[in-house]
Amino acid sequence: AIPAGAPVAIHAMREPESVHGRVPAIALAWSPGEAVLVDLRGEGSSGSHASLASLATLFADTTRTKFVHDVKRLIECVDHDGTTLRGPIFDTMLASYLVEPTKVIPHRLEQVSKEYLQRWLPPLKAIVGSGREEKSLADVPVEALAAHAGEHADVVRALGVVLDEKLDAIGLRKLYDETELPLARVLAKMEVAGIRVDRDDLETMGQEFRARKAEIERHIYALAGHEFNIGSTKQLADVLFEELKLPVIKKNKTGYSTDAEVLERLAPNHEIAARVLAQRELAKLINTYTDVLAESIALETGRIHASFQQTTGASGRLISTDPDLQRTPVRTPEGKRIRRAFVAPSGTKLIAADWSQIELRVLAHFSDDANLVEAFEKNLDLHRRTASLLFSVAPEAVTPEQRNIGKTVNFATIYGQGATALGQILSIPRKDAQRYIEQYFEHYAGVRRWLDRTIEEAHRDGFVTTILGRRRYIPELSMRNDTDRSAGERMAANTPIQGSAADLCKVAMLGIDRRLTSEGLRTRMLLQVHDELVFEAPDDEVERASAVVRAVMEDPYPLKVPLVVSIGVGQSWGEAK
DNA sequence: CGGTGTCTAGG
DNA sequence: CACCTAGACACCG
Repeated sequence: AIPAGAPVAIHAMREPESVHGRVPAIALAWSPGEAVLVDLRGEGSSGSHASLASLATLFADTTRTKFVHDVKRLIECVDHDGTTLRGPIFDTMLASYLVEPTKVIPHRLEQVSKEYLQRWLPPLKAIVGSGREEKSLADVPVEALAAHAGEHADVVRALGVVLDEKLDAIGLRKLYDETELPLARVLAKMEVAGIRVDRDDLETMGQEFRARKAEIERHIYALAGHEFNIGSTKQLADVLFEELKLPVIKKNKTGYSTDAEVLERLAPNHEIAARVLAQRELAKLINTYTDVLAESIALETGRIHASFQQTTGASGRLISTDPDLQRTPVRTPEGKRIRRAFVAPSGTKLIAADWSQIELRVLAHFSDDANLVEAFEKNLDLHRRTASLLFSVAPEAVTPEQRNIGKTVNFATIYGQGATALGQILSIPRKDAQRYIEQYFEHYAGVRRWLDRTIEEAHRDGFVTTILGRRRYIPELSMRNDTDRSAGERMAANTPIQGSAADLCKVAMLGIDRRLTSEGLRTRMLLQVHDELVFEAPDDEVERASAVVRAVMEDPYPLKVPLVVSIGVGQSWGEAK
C-alpha cells in the first residue's frame, strides 16, 4: 500500500524498561495521517496490517529514505537474523541534536515534536497505564496500539521533513552523513558487545567494603556519643557544628557545608572528620559501584551493556549511562580494584588506548600559539614548562608542587577560569592567582588572542563551532546579568576545545571500526571514556589491533600538532591502564 | 512520588 | 565566578 520510493517513517514500540529485546509492534507512516501497524505480538495480526516479510523488504530497500527517531535503538532491536536496516536513513533525534544540541536534551521524540511541530504526543503510559495498573504492551488492544504508534510515526515523518531542511540550512549535512549517523551503528555494536565483569570479584569487594564501613561507623557513633544518619548532611552538620562545636568553615544554601574540603580542614581538629571522609568513600564505592555494577550484569551474557547517549552532551561528547561507565573510579587504590573487575574472557585481552592531553593539543591547534605548538612538537612536559615560566626557574628545577600549579593553570585557561576561582583552588590570595594568569597569557599570547577572538565571534554569531563544524548556541551571551553572561563566555571558550576533542574521538572510532572490519580482525570496541577507548582482542590479534588503534588515534584528522597515544594491554581494565 | 539540594565519581 | 557530565541519598511537599 506504501508508494514505491516514498520516504517512510518507522516507529518501533518498546516496553518502558527494556533496552534491547523483542519489538512488539512497529508503525510505518508515509504521508500526513496515513500509517499502518505491524503487529509482531505472536501469530494473530489482523488482515489489514502489513506483514513481517514486507517489513524486512522495506528495511533493506535502498531506494527509500527511512525516517527514524533514534536509529541506534532501532538497529539494536531489529537489525539481526536476516533483517538489516539499510540507508538512506534520516535520524530525527541526531538531526535535532545537530541543529541545536542544548535545546531539548536528551532529544526525546516528545520534546522534539513539541519544539518543532508544536505537536504534543501522549506518553506511553497513556496506553499501558502506570503504577499498579501498568500492563505489558502484549496486553494493549490492537486499536489503541495502532493509534498510539501511528501518531508517533507520523510525527517522525513530519519532523524528518522539517529537520532535513534545517540541517542543510546550517551546513551540517556532512557532519551528519559522515560522522554522527555512521557512529550510531558503531555505538550499537559497542552496546551489544558489552564488557565482561567478574561478579564474584565485585561481590567479595562489596562485602569487604561493607565490613570496613560498619567498623568506621561504630567509631563515628562513639565519637559523636550517639547514632545518627551519617549520610544525611543535615544530621552530620548538627553533630559536627552544634554538638561537637567544630569551627564552621563553609556554608551552603541550606546551612553548614560538610563536603570533602571542609572535612579535610577539620581533620586536624577532630578525629571524626577523617572517619566521615573514609565512610563516605566506602559508601560511594558500595552504592555507586560494587552493588550497581553487579546488578547491571546481564544474565544472558555475563556482561555489562551500558548505553552510549549520542544526543546528551552539550559540547558533542558521548555520555554513558545505565550504568555510567565513564565514571568508573581510577584514582584511589579501591577505585583501581573496581577497574580490575572489568575483565577479558580467557583467550582475549583488553586494550586501553588514551590520548595524552588532547584538549590542550586542540587548543594549540586552534590558537596556533608558538610556545604551545612548540611544546607539543617537541613532546615536552607542558605542565612543567608552564610552571617553569610562572616561577622563573629552569624546567629541571620545577618542584612537584610547582608543576601541579602549572597543571592547574593550564586547565584553568581551557575553562576560562578567573583569578577568584584559581585562587580558591590553589588556596592562594586572589592577587597571586591574578599574577599567574597574567604571566600565563604573556607567555602564551596566541592563546589570549584566540580566546578573545572566539568570544567576540560568539557574541556576534550567538554560537560557537567545533573542528567538524558542530554548533552550540549560547543564549547566555546576550543576557543582561553579568554572572550569566560570563558563564556564557566560559562556555564559548570551552566548547570548541571540549567539543573538538569529542569530534576527533568520534572520527577515530569510525576509522578504527572500519579498519578492524576491512582487515578481518575480530577485535571489538567496547567503551569510550572521552579520551580513552577500550577494546577486547583475541590474544593473537593484540599486536595488530594495537597497531591499528594507535595509527588511527594518532592521526584522525589533520592538526598543527602531533597527537600522542598511550596503549596498555591486560587481562583487566585496571591492568591495561 | 517528583523535584531540589548536596555530595562525589569521571573526563 | 572552572567546563562537560550521571547518579546516590536525604529531604520536602
